[in-house]
Amino acid sequence: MKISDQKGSEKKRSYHHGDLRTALIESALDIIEELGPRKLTVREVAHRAGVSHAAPYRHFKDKNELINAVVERGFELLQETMARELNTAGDDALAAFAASGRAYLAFGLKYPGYYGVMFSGDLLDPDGSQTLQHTSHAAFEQMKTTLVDCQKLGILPKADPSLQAVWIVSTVHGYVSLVNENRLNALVGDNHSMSEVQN
Amino acid sequence: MKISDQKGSEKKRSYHHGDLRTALIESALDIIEELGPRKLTVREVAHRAGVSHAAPYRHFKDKNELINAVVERGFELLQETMARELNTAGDDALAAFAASGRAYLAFGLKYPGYYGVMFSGDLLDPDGSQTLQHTSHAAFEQMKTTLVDCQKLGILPKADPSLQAVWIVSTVHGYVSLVNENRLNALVGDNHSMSEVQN
DNA sequence: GCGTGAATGTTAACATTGTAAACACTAGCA
DNA sequence: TGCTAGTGTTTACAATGTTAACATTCACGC
Repeated sequence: MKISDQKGSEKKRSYHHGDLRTALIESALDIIEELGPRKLTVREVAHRAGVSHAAPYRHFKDKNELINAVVERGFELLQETMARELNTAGDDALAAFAASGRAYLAFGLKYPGYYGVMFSGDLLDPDGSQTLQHTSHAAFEQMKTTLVDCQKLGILPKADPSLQAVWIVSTVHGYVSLVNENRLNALVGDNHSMSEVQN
Repeated sequence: MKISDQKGSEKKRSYHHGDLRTALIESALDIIEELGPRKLTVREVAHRAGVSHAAPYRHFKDKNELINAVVERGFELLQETMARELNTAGDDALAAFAASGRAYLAFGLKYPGYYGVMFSGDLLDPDGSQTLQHTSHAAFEQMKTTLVDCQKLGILPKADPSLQAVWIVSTVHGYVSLVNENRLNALVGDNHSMSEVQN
């Protein structure tokens, strides 16, 4: 299943597309996963959306802005996934913590190209968009809440939640990055799982 | 000081350059740090090395191969730095462990663009070069040794050294990446230091 | 219904960049 | 000395980002 298969959007395309902006974003998603971020060209995105190669410039100032939108959409998807898992876990703090962690790992490992783009600052606006800031901040706060719950239950050592959260995020992000960039296979013999997110 | 200022190589340039290959690599380093990886064009590299824009193709099959060489050089530099710190630390296992960790952090944070390229698999050969495999594997083994020493002293919890090493590498790499890509400022208020590499 | 302007697409053009091909110079060896 | 491989240069071309000029359509007031 394509990552962009969210809503079956089939319209009779006339001269005007209808919702080209989101179509472009989803085409971009598909390209990144199918061919890798290097093949993400404005022209190919336009082609997949069935428009001429200059059409995207009506919706995005430049390629950067398009990528930005893609990244924003990515963080939304990631947060939705994690939130879904969190809800499923119910009240058990440990289960919730583990579930959201697993969801993060699963997302990062399932969509390596996409994940890479999301965390490749090189491609992004220097400051980063408002939406992005908001989304990541919300996710972070949510995590800290779960974290404090775990601390109270004695599951995690008591420490400054912010620091602890940074620590955990670093670990998980680093692991996903290294696996995705093929930097762990070089080190050990593929026999690391990290499935258990328990300190 | 430029990252490439290793040996003052001033030659009377005739038609032949003398050691264009390394000159190209070092030009590339400078560009990455000065202007970021996106500005790394073959033509600019050639220009800085004082040759025509097609000259690099006598030494590298394509841009990818050039970047590969740059990354290799990067891992060499990183390992040299860490080894130097390790030696300075002497026999104290904890000190050695902390010193090499600090060296890694320092390198990663001092040369963000460079570090990013080193870990951006997107740009690399699918399999990765032999030299690179060797260098990173050696660094990893060295780390495991230090790690086991620390375990014996009770400084680190006893666990499978490989897994523990992967864990630590993930954490440090993740932290450096997030800081370099400006993804932590969004989350907390710049008041995280992580200077103390003590579990 | 019917103009009319704003929004959205299209086509044509250009600069940058990666890369190959044909040519030129140089070193070093027979 | 003169050949040959190695190294650099010039020229050319295709892909890509981006802009400008033009075309089509939508929405809305009349």
